[in-house]
Amino acid sequence: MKELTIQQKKVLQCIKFYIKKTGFPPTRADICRELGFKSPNAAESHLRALEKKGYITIENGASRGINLTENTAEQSQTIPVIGLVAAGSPTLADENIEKHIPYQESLFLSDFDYFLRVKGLSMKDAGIMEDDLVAIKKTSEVRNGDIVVARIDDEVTLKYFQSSGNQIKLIPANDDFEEIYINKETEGFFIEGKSVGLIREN
Amino acid sequence: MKELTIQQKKVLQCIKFYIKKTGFPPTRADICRELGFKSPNAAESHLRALEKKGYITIENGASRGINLTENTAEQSQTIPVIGLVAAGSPTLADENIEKHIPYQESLFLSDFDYFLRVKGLSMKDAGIMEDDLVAIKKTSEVRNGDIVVARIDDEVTLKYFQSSGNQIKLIPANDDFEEIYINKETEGFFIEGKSVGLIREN
DNA sequence: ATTTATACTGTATATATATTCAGTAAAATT
DNA sequence: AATTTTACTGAATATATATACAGTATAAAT
Repeated sequence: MKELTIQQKKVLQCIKFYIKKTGFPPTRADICRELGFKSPNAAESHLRALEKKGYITIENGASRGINLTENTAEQSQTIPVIGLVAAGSPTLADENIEKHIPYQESLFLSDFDYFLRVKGLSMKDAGIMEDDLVAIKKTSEVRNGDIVVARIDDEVTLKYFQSSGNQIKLIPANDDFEEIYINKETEGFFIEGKSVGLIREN
Repeated sequence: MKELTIQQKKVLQCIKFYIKKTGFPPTRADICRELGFKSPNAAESHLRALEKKGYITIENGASRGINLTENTAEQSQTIPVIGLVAAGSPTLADENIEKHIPYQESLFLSDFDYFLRVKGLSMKDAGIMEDDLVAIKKTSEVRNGDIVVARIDDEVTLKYFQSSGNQIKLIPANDDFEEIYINKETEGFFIEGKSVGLIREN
């Protein structure tokens, strides 16, 4: 799809926001009000540009006859899938994002920030298998028994969390793997977040 | 929420369908066209009734100013969760439906009909744990290695599927459970569907 | 160098649309 | 038995809305 200008992006965002807020698309006048234009033709031209570039369709003659293209509608509702690379942290930086998948607000009980693609079988006995997508909420507030994403220097790992005092144990759910003992103040140690759910695509 | 009459349900369905099709709500005239009314006031009265009962809100003066209530909007996008009861089949009958959860069309690669709430640990080594929700597609076309929902008389069970000729093996993913051998033509045996995905709420 | 796209203001207008008023009739509720 | 709700037709109308036309100005593409 053709790139949008900054103004056109603003107009598209305005349409999305208006629909989310009211349930129906804006009129030309509504767009002018939201973005400070003084002529309805300003909105009209932008709409025609968005239509030409394939981001919306317009039903001629119909009031509020704006329809977001499939592609456009989904863009606002995706969540990144991040690969668990042995070296490197799961940040939201573009180079770490595997793909985007549709986002459903109330899919899990807690909200979450990204999906982590699982590599290896260290959490096998917790029912977390290779290639599963674990929903991660970014937080450092974790409790004993939580499944957490922990970073130790450049290593990122998914384990059970267990702490007593300053001592932290990262426990795998697989006898073939070793427990990791670490100190709270250890340099380079960091809790990225915790698991709040899981989805698997067969 | 107050119950709707048959006519009111038709009007509400019409609005939902129109929005799904065009991306924006219908006018009074649109509703008349879709449902065969000859006066715009027929639509108007129904809309006011739907508003009064809390299924929609109407922004006065705005064209197409119909907004589906949160509750209403979600109704069209939910998928049932069905408990795996030892006796009884996972049908879509009301009494078997545990709850409804929001539905995302493209959540898994294949579409699916309902979620099955897992009881027991017979598929533990396949990473399917107690209380997981397995996405089931209703079909009898299954292949060797698929995880299937099989019914034998009143027993419903989730197992690996393996067939050779007329002989069918239902294999658990847990050494504590026994394999089930059965014949294709056995009375009361039936493949309900197969697993196409899984979600877990921590 | 010329054309096209972007980014608007400002005016005008046909028509799309919500909404009111006047009825009729049957069913449900009080 | 009286009132309210449901379920419409039919006509009228104020206004909400899309959209065309006339300009101005700058940036980008050919």
